[in-house]
Amino acid sequence: MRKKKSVSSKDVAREAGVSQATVSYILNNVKGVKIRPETRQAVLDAVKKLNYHPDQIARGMKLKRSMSVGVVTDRNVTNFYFMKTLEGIRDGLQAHNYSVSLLFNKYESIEEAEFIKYYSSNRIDGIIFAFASISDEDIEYMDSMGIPYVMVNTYPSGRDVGEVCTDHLSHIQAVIGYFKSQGVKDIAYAGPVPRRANDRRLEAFKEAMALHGYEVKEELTVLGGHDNGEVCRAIMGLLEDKDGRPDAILAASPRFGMLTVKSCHMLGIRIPQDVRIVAVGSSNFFELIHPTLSSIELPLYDMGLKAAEMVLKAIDKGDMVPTTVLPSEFVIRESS
Amino acid sequence: MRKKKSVSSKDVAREAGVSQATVSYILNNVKGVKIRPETRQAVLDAVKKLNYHPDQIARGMKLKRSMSVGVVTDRNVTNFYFMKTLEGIRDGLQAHNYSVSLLFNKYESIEEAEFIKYYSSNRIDGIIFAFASISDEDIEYMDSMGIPYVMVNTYPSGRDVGEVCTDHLSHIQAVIGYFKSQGVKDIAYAGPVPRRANDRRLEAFKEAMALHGYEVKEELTVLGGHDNGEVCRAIMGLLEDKDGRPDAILAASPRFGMLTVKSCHMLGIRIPQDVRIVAVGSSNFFELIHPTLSSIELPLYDMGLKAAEMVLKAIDKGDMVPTTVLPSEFVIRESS
DNA sequence: CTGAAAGCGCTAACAA
DNA sequence: TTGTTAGCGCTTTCAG
Repeated sequence: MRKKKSVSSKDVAREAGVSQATVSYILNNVKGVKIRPETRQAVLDAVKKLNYHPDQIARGMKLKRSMSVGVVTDRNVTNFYFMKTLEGIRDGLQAHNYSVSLLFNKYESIEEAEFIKYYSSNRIDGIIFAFASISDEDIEYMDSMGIPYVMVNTYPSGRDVGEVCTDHLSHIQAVIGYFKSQGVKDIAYAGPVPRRANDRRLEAFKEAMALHGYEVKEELTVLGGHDNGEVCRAIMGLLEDKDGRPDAILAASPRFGMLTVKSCHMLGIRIPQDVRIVAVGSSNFFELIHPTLSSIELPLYDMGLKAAEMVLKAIDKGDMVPTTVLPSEFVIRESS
Repeated sequence: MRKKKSVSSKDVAREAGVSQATVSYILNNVKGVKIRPETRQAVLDAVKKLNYHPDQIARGMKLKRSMSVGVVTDRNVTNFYFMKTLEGIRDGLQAHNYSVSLLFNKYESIEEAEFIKYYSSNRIDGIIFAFASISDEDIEYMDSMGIPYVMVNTYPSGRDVGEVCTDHLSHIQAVIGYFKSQGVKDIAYAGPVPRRANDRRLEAFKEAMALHGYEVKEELTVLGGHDNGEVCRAIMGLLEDKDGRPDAILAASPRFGMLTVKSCHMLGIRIPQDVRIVAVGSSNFFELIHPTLSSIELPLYDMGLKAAEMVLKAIDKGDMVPTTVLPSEFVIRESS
């Protein structure tokens, strides 16, 4: 079972009555080399007849290219974000005959990082970081090694690196504006405790509130952690306050969106009649609950596609591609 | 930027004052070759000093191995199932220095399939099909080519191929038994229209019902399609029938579980007081709704891990590994 | 326009 | 115990 027939370009050459070089020229469409039509046809026929597939390893050996890029992500990444982005990445790379090698972002020192080792040993030609936390030191290290890479993030890192992200935070203004147009009086915020300096969700909320003349009340701001139960209790705390109950809530992530809805269900509060809810982010579960959850949807697939394009350019040309911002979209469903 | 320092084993050999072969022997721990400790140390030092990483492409060229396996899935696969399985696959492969190359299952003729081309061109050494629909002809083709592969599926395909799946359907008995112990009178079934002959969910339900002395009523069986709205209407049809309303529902997939809960919410039916719900399958969203949804959880990570192990064995030894069935688990949450 | 030949970095006989 | 050497299959000067 372990043997391969292994038709090589030499076989094709012999079959077509030409030299190996000619086969290579034809198959790679090398420009600057003119091939007589009948020769080309003969070679193409031989290829088909022998079912020849160029050995990519041998090819890579010669070209110093593995024709694959590493996609690295944190282990605990939100599945949906990553998968959707990965689809885009995959399609973008596949169009250029590049493949995706999946790596996780876990290491002690950067030198020991899997993606570095993969790069050093020529298993990948470049790297796409998809929602992975990478330190400044790591970036410096990669820059010093001349490793082509691109980052995909929701929030711009603010660093001078090739990066694709989205403008979802700017849509918070539209959400607040929409709330206003619906006659909403008090708007609450529920989201995770900021863990990175560049997480500007709460600030964006505050700015949008100010813009539309709303007052941001401390007691209407929930910052929750990893425990779902705790988050629900905190949100229910908001809602049970008979006097100051908000009539709209901005949930800063899909998980917080779901938990906000859940909290309402637990208290028998009607959505959107009693309280309107909008979540920041995408999920395929927003349509599977009652009521369906309005949200700011991220262009995840396109972000992946763009990242693929950028990393290929970085690999080919060696130049860092400037940061790209792709547009998100405020999708109004039943909950708002 | 495009240049590499490219320390080769030759450099290491020179630095250590030995031959290339010796370096190779030491780094690959070739057995049957004894190396003097001081020589080994000298080489190891040189490796560290020069920061040498063996070129995996050159290595692959020699060994006829790419050290990576293709993971192929249908495009529209459930994200959660796939991602969780992929994690297991990745960890299993990574432990043997194999990497994951992500491929999609889309093609006209099998000869044109991406995974076949990848295999033929030596980009992957084997294939794991994760929840991908593969026809019998495709299997035959792969067998005839001697391609090492393994399939990961929820349902056993019943074909004589290396396969890892789970016994989740057998837990339906436990679910029905649990319903019975809670004094449930009428149990309904809600699930997708069977699209494959080997989808035995409904049969398993019927058998479990019979086993516990329940009658399977035609009017308490909902088979729905792709449209969420339609599915909800069908389920609500069940629930609105005042006389024959079921007091428990088995939802045959995560999506149907969510939609069943949603339907109850839309009608103001209490869970689990009025109707108990259990879903077949895993999802990280079951904890994010009210009430949390009971389910039969699949060992997705372990399935991936096992598949990795099996495909590596198939690659190494060339023999097909027998089908493995991993245990699922009935997890009782608030909805039942 | 096409062919001969060198060589990418590695492994594995075979020699020493 | 270690070194010499011959390729793996491909691309690519350089000749013809």
